[in-house]
Amino acid sequence: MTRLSAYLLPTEKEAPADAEAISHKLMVRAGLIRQVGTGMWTFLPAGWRVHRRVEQIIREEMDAIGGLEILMPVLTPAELWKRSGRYAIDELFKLKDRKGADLVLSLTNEETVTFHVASLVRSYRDLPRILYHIQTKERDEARPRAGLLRTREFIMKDSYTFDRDLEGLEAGYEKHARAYDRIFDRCGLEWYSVESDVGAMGGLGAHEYMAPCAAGENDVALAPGYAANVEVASAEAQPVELPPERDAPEEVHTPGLTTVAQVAAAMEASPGALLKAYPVIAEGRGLVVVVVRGDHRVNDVKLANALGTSFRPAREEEFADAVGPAGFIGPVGAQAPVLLDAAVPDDRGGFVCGANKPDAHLRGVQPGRDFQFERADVRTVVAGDTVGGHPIRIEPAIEVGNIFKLGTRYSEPLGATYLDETGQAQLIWMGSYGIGPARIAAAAVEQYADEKGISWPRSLAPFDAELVVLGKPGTDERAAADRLYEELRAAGLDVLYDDRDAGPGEKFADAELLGCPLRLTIGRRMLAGGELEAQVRRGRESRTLPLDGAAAAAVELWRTLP
RNA sequence: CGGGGAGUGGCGCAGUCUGGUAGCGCACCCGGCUGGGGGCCGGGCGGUCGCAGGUUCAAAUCCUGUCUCCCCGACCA
Repeated sequence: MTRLSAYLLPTEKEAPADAEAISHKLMVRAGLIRQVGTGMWTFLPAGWRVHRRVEQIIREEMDAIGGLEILMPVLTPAELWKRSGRYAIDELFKLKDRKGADLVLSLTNEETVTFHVASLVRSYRDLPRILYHIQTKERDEARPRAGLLRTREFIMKDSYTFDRDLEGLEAGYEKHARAYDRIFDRCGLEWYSVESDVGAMGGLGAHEYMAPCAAGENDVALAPGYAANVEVASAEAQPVELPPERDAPEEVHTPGLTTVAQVAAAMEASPGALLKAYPVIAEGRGLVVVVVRGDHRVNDVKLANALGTSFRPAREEEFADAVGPAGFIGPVGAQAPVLLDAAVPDDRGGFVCGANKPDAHLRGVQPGRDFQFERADVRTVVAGDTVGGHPIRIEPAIEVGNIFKLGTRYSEPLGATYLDETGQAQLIWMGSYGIGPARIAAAAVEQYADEKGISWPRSLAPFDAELVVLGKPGTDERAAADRLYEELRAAGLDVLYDDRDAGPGEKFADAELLGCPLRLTIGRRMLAGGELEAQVRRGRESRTLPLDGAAAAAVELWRTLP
């Protein structure tokens, strides 16, 4: 029985004063969630229904690819994390028990699941396997934000594949990719999968599943047939117009001109004709001068990948002797290796760059002729760059899932091996795969909300339909609505019945705020003609249904909804 | 971690500058009207003003400390 008069659905006219994101405002206003502390949220009954519907879709698709559901604890011994090397992660919540033993609250479960597999899997005959669970994750986030979009505690489906070799891993990865496609389609989201960074922990490849929305934290570069996180995106740069070439670099006096804009203006050149130098200290390599076009920016993730190591910006005292003072650094004559961005052409002269001494720049510079360099794609793409001839656009998106080829990153430190046909111990190849149900729900709110409130995809809505009755208790309308409620339930619809003694405006406003895909209204006026109103939430179009056979007609209509 | 902002009834806010014992709207409770878009009238309940200390005859208001929350950035294995 889900009569609103006996339910807990605390709707609010006004959003929390400090909320910014649409999903944050609406999910609170609609009575789905309430905040406990920073990044800590309670799901109220209707909100938890949504969460469970997402979970169920995930569960079905994981089972369909042979996933075996288990449940691992949130609380784990620190020992496992010390072995994997993840004990040092700042986001990891660490605590001690009464005996003083170190414990950890899991932020994912690679250590735990690998620990088990190490002892449970003995033979190649035990492989491959897919294990998953849907469990609380704890992360000491630097900055939780935007309601459910980034929280410190959240539920995640994480699955792990265990295979005997890379080929097996690729197959498990592919299975997950297809399962994820189905999951996000079934959830009714607009989504795409993008290439992503494998991160500092290494890995053999990864994709992220992104749901575009204004509150998204990631920027994604998109073109027909191309989608990548801007952290790793590559594209053809827009051409740049260069000043006249010269036989050799020519020094120009540029007192006090240290910014790209100032130098470009003084030289009557476009910013793209400048070579911007960014000195960094690369781990194990020392000073490297990274050079990009003046209209481009260095991408830290791509740079770290290109260097093959972590790096940090060099301090003035670390680079001044080799390349001159800040603002006048350039690649010509630099006493350090030069890493030249791929977007800088080396078949033309005419570039402008710092002269490695105060108050001077060079013009007429040509890479290769005037300085040696190493090539790498290290810039951040910008809107208008092209991929396959198509200009890219960049839009914000929220990450709702990821898939990651781990390789032997965990099986090695945790000793997860199997015996092959020849009796030799071999490392198990692993993959890990995450999905956040709460983020899926929040992304759906972001993507489909309108000025009246939430508009759930049919598969995620807390209820299939909301039945609104107008009129005082004891009236014919009430009797008709009570009957229809039972018929709808018998027909298989999950119905929220607004049987409160409240005015029509309030009931309609609440129903549209909550966002169930179908609203059925019984009121005196239409009841007199033996009819009722059916409103489709997405688009808010109304139609009239005969009361006779209304349940069957409503189910039929409901089946056609998005 | 850096920058900015905010804590006053369930929610949204005023009052703080200029100290005098807390107010508005919504919600809630009671009664009545209304009954297809948050309707109307009347009557009510509800707040140690985040917390601690200090100044003062007197503190929501001034001072010190502290906690919490939000936004931007950094970070995000």
